[in-house]
Amino acid sequence: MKLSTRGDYAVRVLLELATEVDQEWVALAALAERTGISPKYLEQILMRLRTARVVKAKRGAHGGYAFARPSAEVTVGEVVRVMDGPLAPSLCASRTAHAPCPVYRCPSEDDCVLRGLWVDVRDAISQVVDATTFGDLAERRRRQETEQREMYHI
Amino acid sequence: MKLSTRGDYAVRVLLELATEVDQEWVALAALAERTGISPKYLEQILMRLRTARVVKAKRGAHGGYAFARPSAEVTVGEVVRVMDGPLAPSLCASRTAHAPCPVYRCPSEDDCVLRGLWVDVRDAISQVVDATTFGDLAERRRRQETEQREMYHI
DNA sequence: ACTAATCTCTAGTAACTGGATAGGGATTAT
DNA sequence: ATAATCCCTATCCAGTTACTAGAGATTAGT
Repeated sequence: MKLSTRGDYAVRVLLELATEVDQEWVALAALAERTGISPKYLEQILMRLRTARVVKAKRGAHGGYAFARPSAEVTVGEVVRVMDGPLAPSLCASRTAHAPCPVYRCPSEDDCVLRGLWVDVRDAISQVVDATTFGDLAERRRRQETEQREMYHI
Repeated sequence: MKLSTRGDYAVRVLLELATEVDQEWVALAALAERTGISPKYLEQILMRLRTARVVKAKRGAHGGYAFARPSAEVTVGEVVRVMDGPLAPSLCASRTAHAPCPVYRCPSEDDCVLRGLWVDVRDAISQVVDATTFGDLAERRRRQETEQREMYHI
């Protein structure tokens, strides 16, 4: 059930973008530097996120990327689906990209115990990723950083 | 988060094996026929399941495959891990195959909000697949078949 | 002993996917 | 103008997936 690096990187870079508060536009080079991801690869990831209207971009000097919507309105689930496809282990259990089961010995969908199982898995995953926004993640990170400071009496 | 056909087929064939009650050993050819999976491919899947001590095999006439342990003691989670690797979306969140995060900008593991997220996802998946055995699935299927019969007054 | 029915194991292979890299083009602020 | 950006397409390589093929070993029944 591993995420591709595409999905992983997308989540990383968006968390970085959500943490940013000083400037509206953050340049690719800065994001690549902060996340440690190859700039050219990250560019493709951001392009995909832009097509999916998760981020917006601005060209030219002082350009860069920014959330297209408030980071508190973008869920991890949405991003994972954009980068890695449906959450469901099997397409017959997918809500967003449903496809009939290719196995000819499969009973009718409503009666398939395997489909029932995969639907349960999908729902379990969804409960986590569709309930977590990048606003949430950014807040968690901020909270953890202040806890760190307090622990070391800084 | 899609399962490979390997994982999918493994679950299918084991459910078939769990449903079987008449004979102890079920031949590859019979399993392939009932599931609609290419015999040679299925053979490799069963070999892998045998190495993992999920099934046992017997050669020669009247040979075949059977569960190595009672089907009620084999979970879907175990099989998915054998065929498709760890459940966690990221190895840094895996219990069974933990590996440090390759991204050099990652904070200490305990403080990484992304790791926390992936751990939540892993646990959510685990709650479903590690709690479901092939005994459970076989029983569900049997129950559904009798319901079918009742519905059509057979 | 022979034979038919099995599983065992190793190779190979075509297509796909993942994970990049490269470079020229378009746009914007100064 | 020009430097800093993003935009887009193409290419590439390695690994994985999903198979197919075939020779070998074992077992049950005769």
